[in-house]
Amino acid sequence: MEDYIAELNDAQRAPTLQVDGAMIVIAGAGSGKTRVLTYRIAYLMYKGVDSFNILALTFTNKAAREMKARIAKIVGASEAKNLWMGTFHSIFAKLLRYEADKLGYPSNFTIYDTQDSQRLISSIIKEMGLDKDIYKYKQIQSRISSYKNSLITVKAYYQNAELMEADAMAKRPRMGEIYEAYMDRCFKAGAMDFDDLLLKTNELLNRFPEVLAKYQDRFRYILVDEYQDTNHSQYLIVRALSDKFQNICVVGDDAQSIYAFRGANINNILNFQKDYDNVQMYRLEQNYRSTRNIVEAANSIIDKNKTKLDKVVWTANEYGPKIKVNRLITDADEGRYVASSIFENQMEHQLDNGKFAILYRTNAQSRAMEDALRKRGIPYRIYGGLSFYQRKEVKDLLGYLRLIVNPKDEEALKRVINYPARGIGHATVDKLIVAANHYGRSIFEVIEHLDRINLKINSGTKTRLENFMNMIKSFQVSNQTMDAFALTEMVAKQTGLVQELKKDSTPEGVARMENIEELLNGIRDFVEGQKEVVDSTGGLSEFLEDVALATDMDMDKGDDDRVALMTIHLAKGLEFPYVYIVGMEEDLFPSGMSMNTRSELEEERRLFYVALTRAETQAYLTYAQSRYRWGKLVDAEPSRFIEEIDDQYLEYITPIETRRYKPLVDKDIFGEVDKSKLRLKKPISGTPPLAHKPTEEQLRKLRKLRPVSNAPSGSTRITSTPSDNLAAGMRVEHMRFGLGKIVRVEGMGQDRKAEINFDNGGLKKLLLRFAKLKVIE
DNA sequence: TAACCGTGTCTTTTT
DNA sequence: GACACGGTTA
Repeated sequence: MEDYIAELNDAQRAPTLQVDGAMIVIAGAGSGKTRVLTYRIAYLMYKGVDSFNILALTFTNKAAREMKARIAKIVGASEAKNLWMGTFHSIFAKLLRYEADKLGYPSNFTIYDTQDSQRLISSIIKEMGLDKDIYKYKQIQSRISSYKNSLITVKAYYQNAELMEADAMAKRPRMGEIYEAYMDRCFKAGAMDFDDLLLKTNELLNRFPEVLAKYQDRFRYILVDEYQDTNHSQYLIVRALSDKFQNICVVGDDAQSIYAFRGANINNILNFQKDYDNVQMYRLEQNYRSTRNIVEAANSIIDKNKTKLDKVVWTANEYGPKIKVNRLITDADEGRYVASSIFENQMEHQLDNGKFAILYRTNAQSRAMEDALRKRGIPYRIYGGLSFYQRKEVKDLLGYLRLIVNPKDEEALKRVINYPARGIGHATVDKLIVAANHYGRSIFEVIEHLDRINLKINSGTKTRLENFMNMIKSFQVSNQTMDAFALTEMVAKQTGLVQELKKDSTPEGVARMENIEELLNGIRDFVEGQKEVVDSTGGLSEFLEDVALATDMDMDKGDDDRVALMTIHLAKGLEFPYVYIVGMEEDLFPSGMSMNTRSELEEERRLFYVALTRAETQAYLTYAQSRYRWGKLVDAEPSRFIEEIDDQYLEYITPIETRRYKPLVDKDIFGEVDKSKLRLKKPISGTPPLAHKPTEEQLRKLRKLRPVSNAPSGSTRITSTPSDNLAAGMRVEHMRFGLGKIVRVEGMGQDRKAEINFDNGGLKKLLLRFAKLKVIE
């Protein structure tokens, strides 16, 4: 243990070694906060704290797994296994399974994802006969979600005149009824949505003092990572659980708070000191991750925000290269530029694909990047977006599994009852829903008692319903004896789902079938993996919970080497040597939907701060003059965030001539330029915004920095042409890799490469237009 | 009841 | 450009 502690700097050591009491660690980007958390947990155990008494709440399950693995290395695997570590949602889902009966829920409750919630809400709106253009299901869902995150139950809603008035003003006076019906239907279906996992935990702890006492005693030491992203509901859970022993350590960075849109309350971190007695505050301010250039550039951005805690992030690292800024014509060009830049960096610095990340504001931007990388033959992995488990065919199969585990699951039933088509149409399902609502039962229960209820369903349909029910019941019987993998395989075949998919021989159809196979593989891996976990049955219900709460970062079979593509939100907590932040345009980043208030804009700015601080050595910012959005080509302006970075940290790649000749304004249909658009935006720091139009002086400065080349946009700088005299067998010297022998030379012109066997570095392939080689006799 | 087509909305980010 | 939804037809 001492060895590990010796690795820490003074600022990191202090919070690591404080065992008892309340403490907050304000940790700047890249300051080693994960290390502090990890070592602190290990240290607690080293000091005799029972691992069963430690609760650690992280942001992703992956973060928890990694932290657990690191702790296992220090204290041993068997001890580390006892730690309660995971996301809020997964930890409290687990806890709720033990205690569900107290709340009237079955312990095998289903977890509804956002799509399930939205479909249910949509169906409720229809059943109530409301105008779907006023009662938009997505808006209603997000409204309900935010109520829940603020702990506003249906009852509390009806007592809150302000809220009701706000909904009435929005022409949605029946909001409360929808909320009520939604809660009711979820309850009848034995289902909780994501927000319920937190809301119901609060309910449990509030209503049952003995349960609260039990878990307070159990979780004597609580650690919370990314505390700035907790919402009110999470805050209350943490406060309740830590109230007795007050051994609580929260770690966070207000500058990286980027989840206000889902209810995160930055005041949780700003006010922490008021919530507990004798709070120790620690600051981690030294950044070990990034070059000085990046750290200072990031500081210059976050300085523009008004609400923040006092903190100065600094680094002892070297300055490193400047942040490169490039303007491209279209989003496709942007993709091509990024792909070729990655390729060139790989050749020049001999880097794996895994050293690169492309970050964007919206998932839709991934497409242009994908296309370009594919054409370049660069392997990549997209994180997030339409995640694997949300694909239709995957959800269909999962729907059957959910129904087997919990036949009351309404959304699962509606999804699979007529897929593959078995002659049970909308009309029939609607009748079943009406009956279910009338009797206060689930749809499945209605089907079970069809003969006792007088529904206008013809006998043929009745038989089909019974067949369906019996099929599900027989699966339930099999579930008692078979493992999750064998069962799922059987379900896929016997329901006709596989046959249905195999009918479709289009590329998309084949891909769907492959997804089913991948799901099966996933289940097999899960079953295998669970065999060694102590309190696990390896059963279907456990697998379903894993799936429901898997974060996008968890889909990580990623020991293979690929360029990472993801949204900035997903990139939080990660780091890459080379980071490309693409789509640096007004309306996109900052998002057009978040420019209305200061606080929204500040959140966007923090998001940019997060993006930039992911980079270790080199960051790129790119933007396009026009891009496809909603299938249409629209004009774009460079993001204000580019201007906000102090110029000294930037290097503009775009040839200046192009910038001068081609103003960023479009002519109208008569060829007239809109004069008002020509006005430059008022610069914030007093430096004219270069991205728009450089002054003569800046032009001179820039020319001195980097000779203006006539290179077409889309390629990086041109370096000296490679010597053609190189041939296999020659001994050469490389600046960084030292002496070596050329094995072979291949390719022509720009792509000419040499494979060189270096005396101490092994075999490397170098692109000759970059590799500065000196021939040795 | 199933299959088809046209229409409108949507994309900001996620557990 | 993707998807959900409503309306129409066989």
